[in-house]
Amino acid sequence: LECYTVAIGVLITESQMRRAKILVSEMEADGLVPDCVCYNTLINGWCEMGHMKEAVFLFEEMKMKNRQPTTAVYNTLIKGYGIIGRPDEGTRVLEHMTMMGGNNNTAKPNTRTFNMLINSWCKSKSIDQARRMLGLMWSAGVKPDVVTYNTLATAYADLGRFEDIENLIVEMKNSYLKPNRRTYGILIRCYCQEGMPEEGVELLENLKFEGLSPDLVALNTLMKAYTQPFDPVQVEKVFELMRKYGVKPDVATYSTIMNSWSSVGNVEEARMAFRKMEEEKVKADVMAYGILVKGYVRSGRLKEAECVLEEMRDNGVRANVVVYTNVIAGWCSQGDMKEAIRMFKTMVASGVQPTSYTYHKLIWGFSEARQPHIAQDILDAMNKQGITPD
RNA sequence: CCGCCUCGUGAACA
Repeated sequence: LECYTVAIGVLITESQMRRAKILVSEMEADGLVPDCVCYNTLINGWCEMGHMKEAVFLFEEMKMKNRQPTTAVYNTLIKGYGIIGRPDEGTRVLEHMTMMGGNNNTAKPNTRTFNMLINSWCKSKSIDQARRMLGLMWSAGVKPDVVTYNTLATAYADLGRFEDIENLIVEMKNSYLKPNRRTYGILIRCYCQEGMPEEGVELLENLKFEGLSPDLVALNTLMKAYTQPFDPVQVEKVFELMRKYGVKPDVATYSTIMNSWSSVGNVEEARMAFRKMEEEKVKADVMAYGILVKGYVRSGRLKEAECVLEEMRDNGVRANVVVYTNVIAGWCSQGDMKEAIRMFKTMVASGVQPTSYTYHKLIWGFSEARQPHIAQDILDAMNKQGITPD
């Protein structure tokens, strides 16, 4: 019977899209014809879930109803292809857009079009392709903007190539584009990842010469760098910087600190940071609670982890997959599969869809608990739902 | 005039 419970997941978010569909038919029954913006909203929904067949279906339907797709609609499709890791398909969409130029040209590629394509290539780790798009952009007479460069900078940051980012910033200025706080935030992150947060501090200090003020995100980035491992002196320095620059620590700031404690199994410290956050009237969100849960789980205090879940409920914060899965994984590693399944049921009952990671934890738990048959049943249930077990 | 589409910080040792 556990297996039946396991089988309930998947349809949740899709059912929301179905509701949207129903809404549209109600709308049509009222004699209203969905326009491009309306269609694009729906298409975007499917795209963000990575369901391109549905997205394309709607796209075709839209054309069938004599709605000329706008640039935004094509942009959405390109984004969708990026999400499923198919920038090549996105590029084909772009070609299609330029192909049918002409007069009644409702779908001329714009800056966003290229930005999204560049982002897609970057996400599939092809910076060279992304840069090629930048070139194509110029020759298509579409001007890159700050977002374009920030997107590229992010890709370099992921590779730890801070020098390339610095060059990019020069390139921007040569094109009369002003780097913004995000641009520098990206660079700071890169410095931190490469083990040179002091560079980040210095950069922050120099922002004023660019007419920019240091912002919370950048400071949180620094905070993260100084909490792995936890460096009390530097952490205090970041707090000082925050005061100096007049920005208040937010939930991400405290989460960062809590996480460094939770990760090493020191829940007490994490809890203290949490309390401090509450004292500062900063409201906890899912992630903050999730970190706390992780802390309890990691020190084997599952009961208390579940108390946090109740705490969340009382404060109107809904737990998500990550939070639930952490608790489930906790019970699994204690070999208490009854509790694990109970948690799983609770999760599904509250409308939270398991991920494949959730299933893997369960499968692992059941096989460790010498109940491989149940593990097998879960695998079967997964296959039935078209979830890929890897 | 408005509604849809792109960029940086915190949670699953992916």
